[in-house]
Amino acid sequence: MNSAANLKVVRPGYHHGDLRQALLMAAKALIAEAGIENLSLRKLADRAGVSRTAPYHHFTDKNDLLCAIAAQGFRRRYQGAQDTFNDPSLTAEEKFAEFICGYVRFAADNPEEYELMFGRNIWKQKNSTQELRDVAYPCFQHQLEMITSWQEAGLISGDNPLRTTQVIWGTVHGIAKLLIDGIYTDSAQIEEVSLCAIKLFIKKAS
Amino acid sequence: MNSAANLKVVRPGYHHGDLRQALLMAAKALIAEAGIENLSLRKLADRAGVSRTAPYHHFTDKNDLLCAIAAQGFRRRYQGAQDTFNDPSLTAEEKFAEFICGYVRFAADNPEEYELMFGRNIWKQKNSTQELRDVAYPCFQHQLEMITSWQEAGLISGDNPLRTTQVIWGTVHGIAKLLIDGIYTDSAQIEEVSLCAIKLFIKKAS
DNA sequence: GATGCTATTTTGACACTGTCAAGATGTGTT
DNA sequence: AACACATCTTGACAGTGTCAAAATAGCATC
Repeated sequence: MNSAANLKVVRPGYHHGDLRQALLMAAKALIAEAGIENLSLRKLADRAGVSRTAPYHHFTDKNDLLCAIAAQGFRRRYQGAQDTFNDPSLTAEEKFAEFICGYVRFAADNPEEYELMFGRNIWKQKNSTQELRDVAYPCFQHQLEMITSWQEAGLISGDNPLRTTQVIWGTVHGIAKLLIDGIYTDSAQIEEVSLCAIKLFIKKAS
Repeated sequence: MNSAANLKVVRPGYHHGDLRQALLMAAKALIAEAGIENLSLRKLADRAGVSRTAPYHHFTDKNDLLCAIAAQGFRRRYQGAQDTFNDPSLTAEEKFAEFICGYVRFAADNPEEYELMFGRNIWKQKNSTQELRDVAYPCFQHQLEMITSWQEAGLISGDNPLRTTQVIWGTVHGIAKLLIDGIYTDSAQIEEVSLCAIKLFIKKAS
């Protein structure tokens, strides 16, 4: 038995090589070019140089494909958040500020990916894949842990860690959404809005 | 010349009566039944008892129709917010609390309508109708005025009224979005989350 | 009242979408 | 070499938004 036989990844040498990965790459490119709503499986297959229905052997559904892309986004975001939280050269306040600003910046820099990660199409009803949930929930959990630690350290206001996390997450998510959905027209102010949010949540020393 | 000739409304006695209104009603019914993403103009026309392309003489576009529904939502929300703000029997703190809770409740009670009002499909690029902008912008402006007044009265923290408004709006929008998009699974906690947000924003007297 | 103008509605058509069923083709194993 | 299986293709279907042209109904004017 081959060494990589029990893994589903890295299986080159087939008809196309590794079509699953190629499809994901092409999909991200197409989305970056024309937005999610303009992504069709047929255009995607065309871009990848295969037939219309070829993707269906690697993704059960269009939704399945979108979930896979969203999962990549969660992994990236989780990595970034964890890196700053574990950076020993930063104070707790700096970490909190970077969490807020970094969150909003992530959404602003990858609007289509963020839209996918938190779009209603994926989460409403039972559309989310097991893979997506497996990577998204730890991401949510990590946010709770970080905010809990900052609250216990007396850095930010409030008493109930879960509720506070839900509010702060709501804040950054809402700011991000208003921006990338085109309701805040002015993206130049977005850093200032993040800074204002930080000031509002940090417990005043005076 | 007829008395109502210079108005575009209330023109009964035509083929259908007032199809524009009937289409709006039917659209809201269909959306309530199966969600926005399951609304098609053909099903809508069928529900209204007309041909597939009949709606195109009352709405230039599917987007135009959705904007009209969204505009109705903004009018309702604006009315509600204004009523509580002008209620003389409430204290400033009660008004602020009701603004937060009322906002989230509005979204929770009318998820599909809220999704439409703030969906990216409408606001991204130049898709928003003039009518929609004419009713939505005063709504945003009103929020700024209310929050400015509460901030000047020393009720809530922060110094820059515009930034504070953007943060607080982001917070309620984010909480609403996380709920109605199915990411917060537990809708029973939503009132508690709103209350936590209120506590975080209100300036502590101690 | 007949005629013509215009608002309204319909039928037909087109390009596009997601997805299924069957067949064809390549790849690895026995 | 033969088989099993993964992979890919072709064909098809129902559905979508929207345009063009034809049909119909209401109103105003002569």
